[in-house]
Order: sequence, then structure tokens, then C-alpha cells
Amino acid sequence: MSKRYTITAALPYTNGPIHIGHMAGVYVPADIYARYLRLRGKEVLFICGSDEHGVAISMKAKKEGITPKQVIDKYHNIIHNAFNDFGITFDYYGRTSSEVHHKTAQAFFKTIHEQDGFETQTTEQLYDAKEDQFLADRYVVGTCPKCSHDEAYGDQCEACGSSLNATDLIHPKSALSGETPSLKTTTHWYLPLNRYETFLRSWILEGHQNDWKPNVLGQVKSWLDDGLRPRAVTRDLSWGIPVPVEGGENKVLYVWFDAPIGYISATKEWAAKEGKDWKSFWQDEQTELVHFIGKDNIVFHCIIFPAVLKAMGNYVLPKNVPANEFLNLEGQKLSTSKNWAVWLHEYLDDFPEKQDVLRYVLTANAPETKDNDFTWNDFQHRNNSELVAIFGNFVNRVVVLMRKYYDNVVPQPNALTETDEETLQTLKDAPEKIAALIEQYKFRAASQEMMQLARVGNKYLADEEPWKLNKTNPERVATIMNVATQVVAGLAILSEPFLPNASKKLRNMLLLDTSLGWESVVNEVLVKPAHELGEAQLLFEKIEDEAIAFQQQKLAGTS
RNA sequence: CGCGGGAUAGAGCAGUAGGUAGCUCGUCGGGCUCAUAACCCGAAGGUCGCUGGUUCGAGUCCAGCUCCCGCUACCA
Repeated sequence: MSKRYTITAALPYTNGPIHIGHMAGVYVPADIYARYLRLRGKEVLFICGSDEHGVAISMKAKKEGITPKQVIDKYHNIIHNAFNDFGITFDYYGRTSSEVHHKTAQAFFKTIHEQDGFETQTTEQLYDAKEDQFLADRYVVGTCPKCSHDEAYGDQCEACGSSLNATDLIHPKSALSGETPSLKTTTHWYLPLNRYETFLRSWILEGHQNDWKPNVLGQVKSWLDDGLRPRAVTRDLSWGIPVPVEGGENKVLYVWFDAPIGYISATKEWAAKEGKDWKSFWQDEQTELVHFIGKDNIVFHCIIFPAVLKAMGNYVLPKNVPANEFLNLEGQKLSTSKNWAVWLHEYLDDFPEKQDVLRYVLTANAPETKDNDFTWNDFQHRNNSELVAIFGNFVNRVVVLMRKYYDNVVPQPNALTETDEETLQTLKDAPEKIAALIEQYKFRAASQEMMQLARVGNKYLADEEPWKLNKTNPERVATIMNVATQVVAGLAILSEPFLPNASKKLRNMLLLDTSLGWESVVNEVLVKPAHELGEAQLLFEKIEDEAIAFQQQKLAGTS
């Protein structure tokens, strides 16, 4: 394994709160990975932050009659608090409006500029004189030249499906003001991605053909086969990071140029605070960089940002970019504008202390290979039939029997039967199995492997029936309960990445030594004879139909 | 139009180098009673998106097609 890990989770865009789709695709898997690595004693830096530039934010500000700064402050706080309350363990959560980030992004731009890493192009673009703004393709509406549909967008006609250039539209109108836009020339800096084709092809398609996910490789291949073209990295806008070179007046960096650099800026801010060296996390070959993103972000993290890092020269490239697909909600696409979503901050209000449940459901049903569907019924079932009935119940059975038979003092085991040996072996095999899956970013399977251990525990109890033997064979019962307690202790440790709150509760219940980590499950007797257990409590509770019906009605009311 | 991912029991997913389909949940039947009516065992349930082809044999390879999602639109 590597010396240290830099883990990034896609920067949330601060024009709205975070919903379960974001959590399932990016933040929950990234947090599982980070927690797992920490549990194994690795040096981990888990970075995220708010992405606060771009047209959408200035548009939203204009629409609501407030400043862009007010927009980003509002959502930055909502998002950041929700992540904290949910238990996502970022080491640092930055924001791209910070001074450090502005300077870092500008330094990137200048460095590449000075080594002639950009090209400039002057083009004519549609300009809205009333709003004093150049118009992105999507903000131009007009008549389609192919099918005469009169509400075609500047980039595509949704009636006939043809892709268009904004300048092709007949009778174009600005979606902002309704005015007829004029053509105006403007000059921009372009990152010549075509210069990086060979490098990207060999690095990704050859170097990572066996360890990157098919959806990521496929997307990258598609881009490369199509041929990369220079891509503008500046925009004519006022909200953003000023272009720091001559001719850059009234222009800002393209938000996708600066956003990924935000990972680095955040690292710098964290390092300054902690007295660490940020460079070791970005420029040391011994560092493994992993980007957690959603599928819409593949091109930025696999093509553009690596090209930027390559241009800078001394940065490490990502070891992997485990992009997930999307999560639907009750059969429909999540939509911020239609309010068709489960918002993280609202979930936390409606289901206090139930972070683990959502984490578990989103992991067990994660959209790892294709889009998946989240339904409230499934949420209830996963909680009631898996977390409560299998995991929580197994733990409860053991602690209740331990109290009843041994007054919470772990008994000395006697001779082990074959079944006992097998059960203990299953426990010792579990860390390696789960680890292998996590390291392949198969979190769904990993979480099920963890649950499997609880199933084995339940079966062990059912087969051995200590409640029957207690009167006739107390020596045997001592052994059974000792073994069962080891399994519970193993679960306390192995569940930590998936169910951190339950794991913590369990460790307290068992009064487990805090030094016990992932490897201890393999190498040590987790709970020694004569060890006294702490106070028992339930790990999970059932979710009643009313709570589910309430959520379903909440959604129905918005559609 | 083109490209990428996906399409396997009611639901969610596995199916490695081709050899008469597996797992979890749900359903039905049985067992147990320590446990949050939870747990354990068994059974039913699939023309593996469609149509052709290669092969002794294809979910697994090839061709064509259909549907869903996405693709330098600032929605992971």
C-alpha cells in the first residue's frame, strides 16, 4: 500500500443544498474509503469544499435580488453543516472564494501561460447588450434551422434532437432579457487538450485498463477517439477569479478550470493550519490520489484536470477516479428545480440520529455500475429487515445472553468444536475480504460482506442453541458465548467505515480497547476472558410506516 | 446522428478464461423462542432486453435492433 492518500470528493456547487444523489454517488463512498484507510493506520487527507464560481451563481443572485456572495455564503453553510451533522469526515472543507484559492488558481494559470501552455482565439459570440453579458449557448433561445421548432436552445433543439451552434438559430433571443443578442468579438485562452492526447491515451487506456471502472474508461476512450480540441478556460463574466495576465481584464477563469484546483488550495489551507507540508500530498510519488465523483464529472477529472496537472509538471496524477452513476428517487430523476429530492439537511431534521441508516441504504444500493433507484419503502425495508433484524438483533441477542448468564463478564472458553473453529475463521477472514472489495471501490459488496458476518453470527446461535444447553451443559455454553462475543467485537471494528455511529456505540457497549484496529480482528483475541462488558443499548430501531408515509407525502406535495 | 454505461426471478445485484443460472430482500411452508414478532431451515419464482449468427454447447463471443441513463449544457 502507498505511503499516504489524498482523497478528494467532488466540490458541491453552491447554488443549492445537497441531496441523497450527491451522497450516494460521491460523499458516502469517499467517506467509507477514508475511514477504512484511517482504521488501517494510513496517513489520509480527505478534502472537499464549496465550488462557488460560475454563471449559475450570478444568475441565481440576480434572480433573487441578492449578491453572489450572499448566495454562496448561504449554501456553503447549509452544505457544510449538513456534511458535519451527517458525519462525513473531511479533514478540511474549503471554498473556492477564499484568497488562497484565488491565488493558487491564478498561479496555475500564470505558470501554464508563461510556458506557452495556452492558445488564444478570437471569436464572435452572442452578446446581450441589456444585461451587458455574453451568452452561454444554453441562454440563447430561437427557432431551429432544421425543424423550425421555435424554442430551440443555443446548443441543441430538443424537438428534433440536432445539436446546434447558438449562432445558427433563427430569431435568437436572450433567455435573460428577451432581447435580441448581437454578435461581438471576444478573445479567450484555450487549453490545447489535443497536445495531451498521446499522454492521456497511454496513461489511462493502457496504464489503467484493468483497474479503472468500465464506465470511466469507456467515457475517456470515447473522448480520445473523437479527438480532443482546445478548450476555453476563460469566460467574459464578472463573478469568478480574475484572469491574471495582460488582456484578462473583465474576464474570469472558467469555473471548471479553477474548481479542481480547489482540492489543492484546500490542502494548502489545511496544511497551514496543521503545520504540515501540503506538497507531500500532491507532489510526492508515494502519494495515492483518488478522486470520488459522479459520472457527469468524468471528463473534467480524467481529461482536463490531469492535463492541467501534467502541464504544471510536478504533480501526481490520480491513481483512480471511481465515478459513480446516478441515483433516481422513486423512479424519477432527481431535480433541484422541481424540488424532487431528499435534501440531506431535511433528512437530518426528520430522522435525527439516523445517519447510519441513510449511509447504509445508499451504500447497499449504490449506483456503482448503473443508475439505481432510491425509494422510501426500500429505505424502510433495509432498516427494519437488515440493520435491525440482522445486525442489531444479533448484537442484542448476544449481549442479553451475556448479561443473563454471566453478568456481563466474558467466560473462559472450553474445547472448541469444528463449528466454533469455522465461525472464528470466518471472522478472521472477514477483514481481508472486506478490504479487498473496498480497495476495488466495490462498497456495495463490501457492506454486504460485513453484513454477512452478522448473518453468520445469527446462524451460529441458532445452530448451537445456548439457551437450551444452559441447564445441561454450562461448559459448552461458556464456549459458545465467548465465540459469539468475539464476532460481535469483530463487527464493532469492521462496521466502522459503513456504520460509524453504530460502531462507536458497539465499542462502548463492549468496552473495547480503543487500540484495536482492522488487523486486530485477524491477529488478536478481541475480547479476553474475564473482560467486563459495558451497558447494553439498542443499535437501531424500527422505522414505522407513518414516518415513511410522511416522506412519501412530502414528495407527492412537491410534484 | 455518433460515442460511453446499463438491460439477469416481484425489487436490488453477482455471474471470473463460453458447459443445462446464483446472492440479498420480498412471498409461501416449516423450525426455534435467547432476541427489537426479531432469528434459522426449506420451497416456489427467470424464454438471462429483442432478432439472427459462430459453436457439440452462449447470460458469457459476433452482427443488427429496442429501451433507460449520460456525453466540453456549472445538476454527483
